Amino acid sequence: MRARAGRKGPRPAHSLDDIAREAVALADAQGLAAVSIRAVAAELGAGAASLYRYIASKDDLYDLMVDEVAAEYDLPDEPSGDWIADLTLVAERGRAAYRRHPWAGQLSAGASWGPRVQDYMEFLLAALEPTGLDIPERVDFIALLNNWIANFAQHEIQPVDGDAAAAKARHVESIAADPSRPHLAGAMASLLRTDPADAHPDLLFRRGLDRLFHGIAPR
Amino acid sequence: MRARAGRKGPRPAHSLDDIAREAVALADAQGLAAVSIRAVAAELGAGAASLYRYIASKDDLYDLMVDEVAAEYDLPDEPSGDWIADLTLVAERGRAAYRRHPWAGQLSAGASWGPRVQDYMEFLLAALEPTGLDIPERVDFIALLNNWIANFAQHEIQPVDGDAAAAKARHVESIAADPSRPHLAGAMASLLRTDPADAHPDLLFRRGLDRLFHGIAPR
DNA sequence: GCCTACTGCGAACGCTGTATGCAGTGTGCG
DNA sequence: CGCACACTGCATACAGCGTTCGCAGTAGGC
Repeated sequence: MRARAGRKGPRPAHSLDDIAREAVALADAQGLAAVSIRAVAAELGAGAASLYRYIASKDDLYDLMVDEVAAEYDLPDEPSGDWIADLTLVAERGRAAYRRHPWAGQLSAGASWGPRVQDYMEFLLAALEPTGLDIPERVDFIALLNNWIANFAQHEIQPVDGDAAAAKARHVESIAADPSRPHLAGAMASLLRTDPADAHPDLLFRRGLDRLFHGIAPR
Repeated sequence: MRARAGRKGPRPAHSLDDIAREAVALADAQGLAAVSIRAVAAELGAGAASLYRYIASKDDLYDLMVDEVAAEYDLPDEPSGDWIADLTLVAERGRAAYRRHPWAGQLSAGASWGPRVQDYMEFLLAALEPTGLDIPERVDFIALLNNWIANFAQHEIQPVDGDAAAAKARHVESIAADPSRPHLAGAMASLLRTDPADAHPDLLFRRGLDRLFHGIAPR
């Protein structure tokens, strides 16, 4: 969406896509905190200040990263008309994308929409037409779905070992051992027990999606 | 949860609650970005490094802030048994809290649970018992509900005027004027049209909650 | 062939979170 | 009673951050 400037002077040495790709690669490899202007510039073989010829701010860079990830959805031009199938497709693509880019959940909330995110929104708004939801409800539900998927993928992987993870584990164990909040203690204990990722995440994912579509009320 | 140290030496000049309160006030008044160690310390009339006698890191401070906000829920000791009523109560308290503290949504995702957050979890886990959901589903749904409420409250207030807001508005208008994505253009146009906050947010809130409980499938 | 819009970027500014070391304090113990 | 020492507050420093400024160099349009 940038205004292509007049075409005098030297050709830009990089492109927005280059920058976005490099930033995404950096975040994938070393976490979102490793994405600094200087680091991205260095990865491109450029000086730090040079990046500001392409982006206006760091938030701008974040927007580019989100749009880059949105490209991975690669959705069909038109929804099929079966809204459950359409949303399931989006959800599966999203789950895969968030597994590849766990940091994306933090950015997608506040980002302004690039062209690929707009394609994503367009598809989902159209896919939700058969539900009869009005526009604000659809927008609301899309955000809800997106958050749920990001959250699911986040907990699905949770690789980051180290001292912070150990502290977290000790914290969970202390909660599980605290009898003053029995429901919470039971929940933490059961989460600790079934940790080894055997819980068939595919099944959990489908079940969660079904709850989103049909609600949590007992049927 | 801090180990109360041996009681030699001078009394600490501040308390964790003081610190949390000051940090929350700062975030409320000037946004989350204004919460820096130095700023909080200055507000307390202390030196910057002094805060590290109370907290271990900035994330630790964030945890305190989240727990401080969680205290505002002030939930009953036991859920009533009517899970819809219980969840509605939590949702309304949450909505009020997130309206007072719009920044809390960004922190609540990654924070580790202090005692007040644990009380909140305990209540909700118990409240969800009548639904028959298993433990992981309940935890999942609680996160979903929390995200939805934070998101709702965020869009409900959106006060922050200035140049960033103006740029965002221009962006939305350009999307509304782009015919290549008709559903999205229609959605943005309709959002622009009904902007003046007349849309009875209470009604929207209740309707959204109902969708969470009963799903979005046409009935 | 020059004017000029453009690019890349070294250097600097003000800010951040955090580590270190030291002076001062007051309680518990000998 | 007095001293040892665990404890507090904090000045200072460090590395890194996002961002700005100004300048050198490049190349298309007239």
